[in-house]
Amino acid sequence: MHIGEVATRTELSLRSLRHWEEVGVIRASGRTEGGFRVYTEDDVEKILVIRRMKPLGFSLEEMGAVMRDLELLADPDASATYDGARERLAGVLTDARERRAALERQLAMADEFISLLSAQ
Amino acid sequence: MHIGEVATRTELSLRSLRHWEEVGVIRASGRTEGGFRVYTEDDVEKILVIRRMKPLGFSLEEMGAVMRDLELLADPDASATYDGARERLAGVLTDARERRAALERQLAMADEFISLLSAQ
DNA sequence: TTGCTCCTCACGTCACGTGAGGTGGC
DNA sequence: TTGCTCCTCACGTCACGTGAGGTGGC
Repeated sequence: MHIGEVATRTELSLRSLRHWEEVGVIRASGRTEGGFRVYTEDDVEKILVIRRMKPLGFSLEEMGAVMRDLELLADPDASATYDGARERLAGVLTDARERRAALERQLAMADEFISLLSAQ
Repeated sequence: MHIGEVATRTELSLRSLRHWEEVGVIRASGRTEGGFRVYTEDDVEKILVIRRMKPLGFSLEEMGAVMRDLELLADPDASATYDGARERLAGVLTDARERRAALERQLAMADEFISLLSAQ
């Protein structure tokens, strides 16, 4: 499928999808003769993984590294780098849990603001 | 008190406090002869209001407008502008509730990422 | 007096938004 | 063939981070 459909399905802007490709987070797995990006269902799945990771505040570079490690684990002929990937992902998971706690604190602060504003 | 103590108490960077002043969100109510910013307890309270509002993703300009409206309502000799302030704040509250819902959806997405990563 | 805190530039960064000008796809 | 979608620059924006070079406060 083309980039417009991906944007609609993932609720991301065309610019974000292109920017993510520019900085190496995810790319369309193909191109048409005319240069149009062509995405597969698998590409969309990967984009949705990034989208879920985004609220945790990781940088695009960090998310790109995670995607590469996830692809390594999914790849049947990965060998030496395999263990490194597993370790790095374990670290990311720990980090993600801390960030999740921070996000929850932010939600609590937002609630404080809302009740403060409700009281005029 | 000086900016360093405010930064510690509010968990904000010196740069953020100065930047917020630059763009008109909140300023230190005084300065020493030598030019040091002097903050009161009331200043700190206002800064904490902004800090609670931040997770909702409002721009500094929007947060500045909210602060000015809140100050209007707190001011005993406000007159003509008073009603406008009340209406604007009601709009902000509606907006804030929508943003809170979006923030909660982000937390849910983060949870999906975490469980996805937990499963390797 | 020492050193720690604070000051103002001013450039850098991150993740895109937003045209401009042009062309591919059904 | 029309128009809608997509393409690549490339500059702009937002909210700060990060020195540089200098000075105030107890």
